[in-house]
Amino acid sequence: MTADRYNAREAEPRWQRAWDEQKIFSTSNDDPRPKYYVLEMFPYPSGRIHMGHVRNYTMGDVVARYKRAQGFNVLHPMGWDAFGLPAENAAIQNKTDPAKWTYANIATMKKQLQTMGLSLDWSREIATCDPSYYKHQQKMFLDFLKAGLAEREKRKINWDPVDMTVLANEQVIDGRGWRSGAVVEQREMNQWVFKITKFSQELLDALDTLERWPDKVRLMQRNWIGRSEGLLIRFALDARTTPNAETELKIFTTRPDTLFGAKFMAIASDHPLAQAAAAKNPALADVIAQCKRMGTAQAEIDTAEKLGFDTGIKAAHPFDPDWKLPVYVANFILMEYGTGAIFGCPAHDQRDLDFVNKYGLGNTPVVCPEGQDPASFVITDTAYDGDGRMINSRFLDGMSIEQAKDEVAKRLESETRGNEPVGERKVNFRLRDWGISRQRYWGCPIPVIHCEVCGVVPVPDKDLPVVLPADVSFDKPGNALDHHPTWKHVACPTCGGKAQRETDTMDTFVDSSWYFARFTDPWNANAPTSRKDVDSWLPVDQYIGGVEHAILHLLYSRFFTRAMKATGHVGLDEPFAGLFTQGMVVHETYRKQDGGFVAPNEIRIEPAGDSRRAILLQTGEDIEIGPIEKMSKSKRNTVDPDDIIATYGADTARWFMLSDSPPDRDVIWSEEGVQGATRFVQRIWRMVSAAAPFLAAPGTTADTSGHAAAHALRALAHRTLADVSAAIERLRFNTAIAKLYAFVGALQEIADKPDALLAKDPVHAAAAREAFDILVRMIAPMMPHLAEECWSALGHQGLVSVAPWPQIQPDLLEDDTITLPVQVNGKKRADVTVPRDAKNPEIEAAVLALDAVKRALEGKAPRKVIVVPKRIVNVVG
RNA sequence: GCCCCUGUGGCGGAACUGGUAGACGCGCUCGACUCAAAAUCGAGUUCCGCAAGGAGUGCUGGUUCGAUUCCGGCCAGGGGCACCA
Repeated sequence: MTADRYNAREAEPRWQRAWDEQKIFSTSNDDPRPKYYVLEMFPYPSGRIHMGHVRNYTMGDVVARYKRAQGFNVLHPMGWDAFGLPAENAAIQNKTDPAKWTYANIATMKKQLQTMGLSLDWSREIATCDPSYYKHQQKMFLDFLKAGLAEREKRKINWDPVDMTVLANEQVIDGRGWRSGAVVEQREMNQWVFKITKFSQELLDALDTLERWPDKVRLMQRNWIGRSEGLLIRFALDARTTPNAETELKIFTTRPDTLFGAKFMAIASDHPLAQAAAAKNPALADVIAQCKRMGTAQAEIDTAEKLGFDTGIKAAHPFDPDWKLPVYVANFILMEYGTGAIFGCPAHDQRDLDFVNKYGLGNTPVVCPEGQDPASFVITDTAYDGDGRMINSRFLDGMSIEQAKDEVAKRLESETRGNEPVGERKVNFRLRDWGISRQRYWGCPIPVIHCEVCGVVPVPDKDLPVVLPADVSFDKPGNALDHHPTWKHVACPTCGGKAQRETDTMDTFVDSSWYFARFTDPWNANAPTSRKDVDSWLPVDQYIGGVEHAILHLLYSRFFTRAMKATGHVGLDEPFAGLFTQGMVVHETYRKQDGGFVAPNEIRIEPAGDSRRAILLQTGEDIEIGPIEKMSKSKRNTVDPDDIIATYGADTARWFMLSDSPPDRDVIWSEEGVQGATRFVQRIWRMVSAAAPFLAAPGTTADTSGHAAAHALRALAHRTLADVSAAIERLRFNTAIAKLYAFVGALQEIADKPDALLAKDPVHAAAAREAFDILVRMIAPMMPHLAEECWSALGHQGLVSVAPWPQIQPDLLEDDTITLPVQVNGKKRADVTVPRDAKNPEIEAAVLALDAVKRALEGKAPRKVIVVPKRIVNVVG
């Protein structure tokens, strides 16, 4: 057993088999212990696992193993987010079947995950592309439809006019389709949406209750929901200028205070008024067409050059019927936000200012910063959006912004046109309903049928699931499901007449919005969830995944949980009680002279003076070491987890992933770092092997009160145990590891000469036994295979993976005396050691007696002495 | 463009709620062991200075007895932006 070197390649599969045979990681739904649900965001089966997965699943596994040792009934499942675009792209490129491609990837990746030694309950494995999963998703879609939480609506999409297909934003490159190169246009299509906006206020308010979520994620969601209070104002239109019978233009504004700074009105290119005007004005129709030749991505819309066209329509200022404002069509106004129309106040809004500066409409400042002379306050290139007093605003002059907002609202609320008030206070949300229709094959079919007579008819429950046809071809552009010769042609379930299936499938975000609930009873064939199980397991206690999901996935899941509650599938609102967002795995990039990237395993790194240089193994040519970037295939800076595990073992990979970098920040993968981790694996094995024969028998305890060395060892072991436990609780794995390194360093002396120190000293041998047991128990969540090997070498029966976490002895954590740093005027000058329970006057006296303090005070009397209990003393001279 | 985050030695980083800046690791230097190398073990390693001492957490200003931590302004890097997952 005591080999010189620990052989991970031999030991890891052996322990994995032992865990498997004893089924220690399958979780029962009928276990009386308190529950703990830890979940990592499930992977998309892209083909092979990457280092990001290794990092994510290692973190989750540490938590799972730690909580299990704490006595919790831990649920730690794994599944596959298996629908999506890449499978279809692969199908088109390689003429493979998306299902075959996906399931082959799942098989490969599952095997890879299993070599990592993760404590997963594989009996609960699910794949979202499996009809036994999406059947229930279809059922819930129908429930949502009945509950008014799903509707049909016109939505804008990116359209490739050559490939005749809808494009994802990522498939639009510089405004052109990625395959055809054709200029992409916006199109409107009937789409299914989920009514997430019904929960806008609730989703916003509940963010305050998510205490174990990162603040930044909560803030991002708050901004995304985008609640704003403002005023809806009906501007009267000059009838002589309007293209149709419309008499007014409704706008929403959060700045009614700036109404007297208005210079123009602007409407979205797809606003009904713009459409009507364009019918009579070819030049305007051209501009609108141009607006449509822009993708639907927000960043693209915002950064595009401001473009406007004067429709000739005039709107009257609500406080002055003779003040006419020109109505423009503008490309930066979105139909989806507010009413699709604004009034422009250039002096206090940058976009409006850019617009007037281009079209020569001028600006009038109406808010003057405090301390600025209104007469000399002019705006040229930079809008002023700060606080101040109202100017140039008739009856508002002299008011604060808040007073002016209120005054405008009051006046316009009480003024009526027709029978309605001109102004109305309104809360507006930026959040839009969630469009879930995708014109793609590889997704969950939307279970409705379109009948010429009956309209939209839900598929009856008994006909679920609506299964994707297997025999599809991707020869033609467009939706393969739509092209299938027979699949969509069905009889109407209501009238029996000729009808067609919906050929849109659901957004894959739907699949991932409830999988955490399905894991609680994946065996239920009749319903999405079993209420007893889902209500006892949820919420997920600790959810771990990439910050790139901070908004969409997490917000959709929060909505979906509420929708499931409304339709009786769960009994709670918030699915994730604790959230942790981990950083990426990044690596240096390497480039040849010709600019091509080369992979890390194709080069050799040598020291060169103060720095390093890289050499291409094959040709010996010099390689430029480039910036550190996210691992990606295109930059070729990936490291394959398989290679690392085969060379160093899973424990080394896991340890390296947890050490050094804080888990919420990026970790730089480096060869040196891996070497360091593997050295540590061997060091622990060496030390345990050397010490084991000299330790007291397992379970031995001894009174160390008269034995300084043994007492110090026990104190350190329990101090480390307390620190490591606290660090794991807070997911600060890097600091847990730093404490473990320090502890191992302190055990080195015993490992060097165990016979001399322990053989004739039973008290020390008992303390050392305890210390080594605690060490191995502590490293087990991070390096489970090595820990099993050591646990066994230390003479324990049974697996460390099911051994309880050691009890911390609080009396060992504190000394009788404490040493405080002493500052004079904020600079450290000395230390002072006092009894732990010393009172402040005693400490003060001891400090002022110190030579170093007297010297620093230069004989003067101190003005003040600040004693911070158990922390520091500062003498102010 | 909008929203969010980050910035500390040669490098990754530590410092719980404002209380000794640089724990721990990597790298490097020196030493021990070795015929030698590797491995291993030990010592050192923020900068300036022989030293006493001084400076120092992106830059800049402020609050405080005391600021990496709080506030204002600036600079740099990164993430998200609704059909990638």
